[in-house]
Amino acid sequence: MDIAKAAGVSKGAVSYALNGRPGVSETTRERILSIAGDLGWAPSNPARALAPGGRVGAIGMVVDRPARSLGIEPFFMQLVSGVETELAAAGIDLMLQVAEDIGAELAVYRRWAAERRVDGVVIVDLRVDDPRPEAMGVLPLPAVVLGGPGDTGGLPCLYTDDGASVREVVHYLAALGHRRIVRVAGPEDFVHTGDRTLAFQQAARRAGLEEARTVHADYTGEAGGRTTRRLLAAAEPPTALVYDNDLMALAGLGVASEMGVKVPSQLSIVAWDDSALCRLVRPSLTAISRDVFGHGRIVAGMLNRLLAGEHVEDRETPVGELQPRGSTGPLTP
Amino acid sequence: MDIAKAAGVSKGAVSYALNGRPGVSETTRERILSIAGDLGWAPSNPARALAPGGRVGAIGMVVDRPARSLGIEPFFMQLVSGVETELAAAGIDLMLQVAEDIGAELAVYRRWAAERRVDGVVIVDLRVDDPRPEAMGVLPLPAVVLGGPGDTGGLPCLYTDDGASVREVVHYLAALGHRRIVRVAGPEDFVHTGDRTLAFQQAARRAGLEEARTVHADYTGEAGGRTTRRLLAAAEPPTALVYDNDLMALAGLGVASEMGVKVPSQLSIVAWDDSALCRLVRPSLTAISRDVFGHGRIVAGMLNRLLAGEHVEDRETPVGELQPRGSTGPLTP
DNA sequence: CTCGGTGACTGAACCGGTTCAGTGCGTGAA
DNA sequence: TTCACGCACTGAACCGGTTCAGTCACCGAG
Repeated sequence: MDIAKAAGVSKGAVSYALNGRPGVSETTRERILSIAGDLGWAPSNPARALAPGGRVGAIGMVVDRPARSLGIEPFFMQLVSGVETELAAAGIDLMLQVAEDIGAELAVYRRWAAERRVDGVVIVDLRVDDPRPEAMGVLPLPAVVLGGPGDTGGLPCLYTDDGASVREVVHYLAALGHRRIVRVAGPEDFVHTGDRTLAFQQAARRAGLEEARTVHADYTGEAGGRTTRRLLAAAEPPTALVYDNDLMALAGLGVASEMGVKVPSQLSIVAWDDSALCRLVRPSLTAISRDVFGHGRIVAGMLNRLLAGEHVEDRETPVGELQPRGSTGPLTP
Repeated sequence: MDIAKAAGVSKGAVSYALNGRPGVSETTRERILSIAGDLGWAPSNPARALAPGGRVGAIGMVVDRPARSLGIEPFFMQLVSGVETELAAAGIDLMLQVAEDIGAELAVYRRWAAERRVDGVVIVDLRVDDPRPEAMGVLPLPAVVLGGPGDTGGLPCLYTDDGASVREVVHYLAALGHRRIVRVAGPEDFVHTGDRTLAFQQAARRAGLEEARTVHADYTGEAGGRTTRRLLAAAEPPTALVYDNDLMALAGLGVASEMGVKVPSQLSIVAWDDSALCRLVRPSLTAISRDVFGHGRIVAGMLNRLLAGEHVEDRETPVGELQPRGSTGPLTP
């Protein structure tokens, strides 16, 4: 170790000095730190990780939504930004991987664990009967789930009460006079999709709506557009559509325009996840706004504490708030 | 090493067997591989990296565009997908980091190099007088540049002839009868912005346009919208706008609609980077289409070969092609 | 039968940190 | 004066691979 030589001490002393541990005098510590600074030296991460009890200093995220939707789906990059902001302070890096399906995702986790590539992972898009939490139990790979609660197999999770937001949307649309509302949802096997569906049906019944259905798509613009086209072509089309993400809502708006259906006078549109997209298009999209960046920070913080050996409680984030904009309004003949 | 014990050989033999190197008999190799498979064993990455000449098995990418535009900018996620697809085959991971500015980006490279976090990096968004290539020369961190050619300080690069695409756009718009075209460009200090500007002015002169200006924005939807609003409010507004990315084009389309300017009968709009967004909105956006995913694959492959010690030549990608859609057409009174 | 050569495998050094059991020294109390 | 104690620091083991110099058995040629 060249720092040790330069300072004329043993490498053990250097280790103590740099990690702020007792065992060296304050003057020696300062001398070592100053030399390290001059040399632009920093401890080798592989060596550190290799030492008994050493950590790799990186966490992983795998995304397995359809690759073509990934590019535009604002959700993930915002989440990643939030996660990184939190990790950067702790000197931890983020490994990102895209996978084709949940099987490939599990293979990535297994490889990461076997090769000691990461210290822990954040699991997103929790499914019904999700195989991942159980696999994590076997894998010695600490994990935090974004989603739930429930079905997390004992893993700590960060969740939102999506039902409350759904109820707010239904009340709002009902108050505007809408009686036929269809929800264009995400994949059926996502846990939060099921939560929202349940809340939607209950709120619709309570509001005495004439029609309140949920149809499933896959978050891509293509699917959102196709589904909207089918819905608007019906004999008695819905007068309001609620989408599970903003990309599908955007596609729906495009299809409405293409079919000559006026928004909002003939059709109201509500999006979930209020990214900048919603504000850029005309009419601007009414949306349920969540602090996705903040979610990333919180979930990264939870994982950090989990890695430090602390006990981590499940945590709930504030309910997403309805942002009324130009795409919703009363029906006008 | 538990595999060695299980197979009754030394750990050296295990190393030879697993890396396909000579020094073990074929029968022993198969026995070791089968035991490793049964145990779900894989070599520890930190240990491997620590060995003399060892590689970390990860490459890094830092993105320092404004954080708020990152979420929706489809370009990066597509690029990342492409990079990963190429790397996955080689068992290499990707570290992603967002930075506030180019200084923070350099700090990340320095840390990665000092701590041996990655084997190499991909540099994106090359600037005029970019400090990064020079810094890389000092840093012992192999790098490949996406952009250029020129100003890459000797680093291998993957570049596109943006000028050709610009000329195609100008000819196309001129043929439609447009005489006043304004280009809403990205930041002035990006190398490719300058390349496009130069080609734009030349093509405009050759086409004998009445007005052909370039104004600069920062790729965000907000800036794109604001700039468009200002341009359309002029006494003699342009009849065609060419945007340097699709997000600003989308914002421009929104502003036009808000101001009652009809697209394409009163205003034509062309976007750069043809993501799904361009096909989702109405009218759909005419765009210059590039295979960003493919760019990612190629640049990752170049970095891979560079890390293997091979000499890597600069490489040019196919020119982006104009995809005419509903947002462009002749002026109709 | 002997000798040289080759293939299969072992043992140990090495990478660059962390950590723990000592070691030596100075100090204050008995 | 002596002894126990605490502090600053050293030396060596350790993490889990890779790699190189040997060792050994076996085989074919002379």
